[in-house]
Amino acid sequence: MRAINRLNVLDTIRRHGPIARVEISQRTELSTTTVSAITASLLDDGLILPRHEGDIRNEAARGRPRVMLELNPDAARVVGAKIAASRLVFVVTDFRGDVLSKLTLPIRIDRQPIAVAADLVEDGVRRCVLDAGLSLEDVDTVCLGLPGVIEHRTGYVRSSPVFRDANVDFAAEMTARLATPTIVESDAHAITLAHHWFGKARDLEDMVLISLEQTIGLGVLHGNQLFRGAGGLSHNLGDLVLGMGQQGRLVRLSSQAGESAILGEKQADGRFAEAIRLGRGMNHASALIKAEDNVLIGAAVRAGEAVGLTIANIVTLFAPPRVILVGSSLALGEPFLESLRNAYALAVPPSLNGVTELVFDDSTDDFWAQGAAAVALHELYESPWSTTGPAL
Amino acid sequence: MRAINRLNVLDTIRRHGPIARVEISQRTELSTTTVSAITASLLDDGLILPRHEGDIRNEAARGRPRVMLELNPDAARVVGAKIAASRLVFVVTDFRGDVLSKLTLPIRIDRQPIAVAADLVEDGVRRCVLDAGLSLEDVDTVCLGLPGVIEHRTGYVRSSPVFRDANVDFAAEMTARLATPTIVESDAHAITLAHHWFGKARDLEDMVLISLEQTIGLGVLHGNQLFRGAGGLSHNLGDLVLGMGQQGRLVRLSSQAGESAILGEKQADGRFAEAIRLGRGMNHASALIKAEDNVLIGAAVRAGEAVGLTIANIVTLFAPPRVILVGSSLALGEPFLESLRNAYALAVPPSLNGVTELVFDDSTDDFWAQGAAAVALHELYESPWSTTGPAL
DNA sequence: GTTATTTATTCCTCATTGCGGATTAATTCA
DNA sequence: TGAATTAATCCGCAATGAGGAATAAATAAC
Repeated sequence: MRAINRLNVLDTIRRHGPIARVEISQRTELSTTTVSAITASLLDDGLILPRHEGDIRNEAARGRPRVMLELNPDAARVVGAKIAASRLVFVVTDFRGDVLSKLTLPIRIDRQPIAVAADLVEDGVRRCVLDAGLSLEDVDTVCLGLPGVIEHRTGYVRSSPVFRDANVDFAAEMTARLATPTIVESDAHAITLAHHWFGKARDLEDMVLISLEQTIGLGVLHGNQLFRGAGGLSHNLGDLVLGMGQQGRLVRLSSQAGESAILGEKQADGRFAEAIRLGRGMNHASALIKAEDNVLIGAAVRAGEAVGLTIANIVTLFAPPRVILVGSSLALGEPFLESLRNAYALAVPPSLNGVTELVFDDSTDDFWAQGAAAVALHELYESPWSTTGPAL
Repeated sequence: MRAINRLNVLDTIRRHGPIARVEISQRTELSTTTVSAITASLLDDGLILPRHEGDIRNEAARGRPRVMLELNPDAARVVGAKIAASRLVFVVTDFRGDVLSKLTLPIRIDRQPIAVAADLVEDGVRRCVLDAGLSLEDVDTVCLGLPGVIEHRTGYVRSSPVFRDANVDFAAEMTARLATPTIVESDAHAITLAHHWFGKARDLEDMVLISLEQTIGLGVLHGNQLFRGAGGLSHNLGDLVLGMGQQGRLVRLSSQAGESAILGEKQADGRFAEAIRLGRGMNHASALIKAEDNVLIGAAVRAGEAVGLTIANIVTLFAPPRVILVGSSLALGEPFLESLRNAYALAVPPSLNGVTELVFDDSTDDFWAQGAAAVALHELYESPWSTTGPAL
């Protein structure tokens, strides 16, 4: 019971920057008395800090000035990571989610056996922690975001394009290696939380995000919470069926709009093939499109159309106020985006006209990793500080 | 706080038939003391009744026998209704959801202005209540289930095939007419709750239901709760896009699998046209299919394929343990079902193989109406009995 | 027929919690 | 310097849930 209110207050402090107790009381609809008690306990546990400076109400600040409260950055440290086929990106953040250090390793891991991949990830985490001037013991939780179908509760990776093997208990593996609690989460969910906490969905409690990368992922925010499929499975949009093609063959979204589908259209020659192998295929493709390469433009237009239709279908199902699009495929530029927008406008049902806003976001990989860190922090929030809290 | 536990206990009693306090305590994880207090209050309010007979633990029943508790049927009465284009179905149920009386009016209302439709619904409610030997004052809540896009919170009907007009505040209209609180809900949601409470999803807390009627609707149960789109909008699957057809025309699900799409394939002649007009098109179609009418069989096969693909897509998104299919289109029989099953099997992603079970249900219209009644009861559960309870 | 045993339920007590109202704190304005 | 104003805390109350003792109601044993 108290735990619920504590969480509520802590989350309010996280979301609304430095904030006074009175305002917390208004937002949480708890009495000032209760807020006072809870914040006292949070201060006692070192999770939040008072700031006597910034009382910037009205100009004429009569009465006793407010004491602003904010998260104590030093209350915890977490590591977030984005694991993609061609690169590993790590960040270490403090309790507020502010990035302390980042590290990008441009390494292909998708052809490696699982043990090698785990080795590389372990190295990355350790190095990034070191870069932040910390040791692994200072880190409370690690969260790894990777594409594919992931069971959040267990950290079980059903299938992922970055692993050669299927059905890997990656969370257990990494927890053992790092001797630190490690969460494995869908990268799409990570970036969704990133946008909810720091990005383009801070103002919303319902939202849908679609990630267009090597695979196509989905994140749904519903009532300020990540909507995880019934069994805690992540959503893999690439498997969606767009219709029947020739001879009763199914047309799946991944075959139209997956990274390999787009890049594969062009017979990869020399430098382009090299770029793809290094995981910079999309950037190269975008350059070729600017140079009016018709094959690639055609592929981009087809992909945009497929994605546009898919978004319309998802809007039909969820009717969210905003859909955020992220991922490397956005780099394809106008031919892709225009075709996407057109297909969407055509396909979204008239009855939902004006309900949903489309937003494109070209954040860097760091932001994904920061999202993974947010997942880790989110987990920390719910753990009982009173007993197993961080060093005070 | 207490309210939450009260609700929890009440719901446990509803779900697990006559049940002893000890068992409630186990299931809700509340102390026996607390359960005792809450049940005492529930007994006091007349919401539940003790039953001294049925203590059927083991044969050798040592110790003090359990006192079983169950819902008091007389604690409340509600009316549930299914409003379809060609018929109105009403049920009156008691607090347990048991049907006290039913009434089916085979009337077309979809060509009528809203005032006429409201008149007919009002008459039906009144007559059905009378049939149950009650008066409208004995009825606590009315819930009307109808197809289309409905805002649950407000009872606002954005668009529905049974109304000529769009954007009707039907809940307000009927509340005024009946002088009884009236809820308007998507019929798909109603039948979903019906299956959760009484039907083929009693054992599940996550589930997806697809209703194939004049329109195609969706109900999603998530954590024992109806998942209502972000804005409380109901889902209208008919607007889903299945792909591009000729000349950039969109192919929507409703154009493949809607009732009118299937029946319209056959040039309606004489008796068939008459049957359609009377809302018995599907039954007639099923007869024609049995007589090997190739045009209709073709339509049914196409429809089954479209629905199968759609289900696969929904399974891709939600990964539910069970999908229940309901609605008049099931009457099309094997050609439809087989094609549906085949398309589904083909399209469901291999990674989700075996996760989801497909169940067909051919319940009668009463069951839909009973679902609407369940929605009404659900609403009643959450209302503060202590202040505005039913007659004791 | 009486007593021990077993199991379900209720009574009593206590700690926690959240709230309303009074009080104290810290500042501006006259 | 004192009044006014706003923020935060202190005090006491009522509600609630849990633990343990006590009671109730049955069977089994003697």
